[in-house]
Amino acid sequence: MEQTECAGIQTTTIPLPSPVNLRATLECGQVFRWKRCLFPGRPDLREAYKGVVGSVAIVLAKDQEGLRVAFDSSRVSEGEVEGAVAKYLSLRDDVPSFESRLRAMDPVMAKAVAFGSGLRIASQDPWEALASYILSANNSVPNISRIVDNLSARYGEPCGLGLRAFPTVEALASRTQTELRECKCGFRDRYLFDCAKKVSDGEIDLTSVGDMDPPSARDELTRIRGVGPKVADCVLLFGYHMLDVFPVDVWIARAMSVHYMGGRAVTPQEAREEGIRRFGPLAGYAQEHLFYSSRFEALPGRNSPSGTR
DNA sequence: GTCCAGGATCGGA
DNA sequence: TCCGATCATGGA
Repeated sequence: MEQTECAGIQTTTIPLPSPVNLRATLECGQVFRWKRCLFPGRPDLREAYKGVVGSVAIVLAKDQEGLRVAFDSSRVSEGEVEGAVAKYLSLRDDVPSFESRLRAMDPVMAKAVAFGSGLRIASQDPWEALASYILSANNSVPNISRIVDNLSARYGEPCGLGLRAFPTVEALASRTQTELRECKCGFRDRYLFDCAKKVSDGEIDLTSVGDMDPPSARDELTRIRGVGPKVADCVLLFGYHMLDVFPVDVWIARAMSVHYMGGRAVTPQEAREEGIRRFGPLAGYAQEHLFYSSRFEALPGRNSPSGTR
């Protein structure tokens, strides 16, 4: 496990208004930048994570007082870090209410929520979410993380703690498709490249997408090559915090079929409509609990290779 | 060697 | 409109 040097590192504590499950939140596959590590100066904190929030590298862990955050005080103020972390982890979401409402819906959801209680839908930077989920097509979570690391290492700005931020739109748009391929993007290199150019040119305005209703925002995002229904929904959920969308990947399609649709073969579109019909404004949280508990074996019905744990 | 992964695109029926 | 092949890459 990686050590984080202590020189210049400051820590602060954020009181938690509601439960936060760091493992579920950071390892469920919605974000790709976090690695287990030791918390600087606190060997008693066994479950710490090092990663990047926007343009700030931090180490996160929980203790009795709340969420401890280590950061490089020469780069960012305590207040800025606290604000960034609170937004990133969506600390204003009324998760206890969400979870009690989901648990009351059906036994499958009750079990899923019990397994991943405290999971937060993160609020990533929309551009980082868009780029990351373009890379997610027909890919695995560990491999997506590897590609994101490669891109950040090569084209991102240093952001403290020895890490680099995810590359800006301009940083990628000014490269070549071949250079992106060298980061192991695979066949997605041209999608990522096209996307960076469209955003850089102003052909797609990521700020205005956030002001649209979800169906319009979805249509807008799918104008980008490499962005289909599933990727668009993930960007809306994890980048824009639109909690009423229901992204359907192979895991969710399987889970919806097995648990809610009689085990018959269902199209992603059917699974999506059923998820939205059942879970409505909580569709996003319901989906992420289903995904997390399906992948990590709290729910039966998985018939594919095991996850990373 | 084969199959799968937080899918999307394309050409042909 | 629908369906199958195809797209890099790495792990099981």
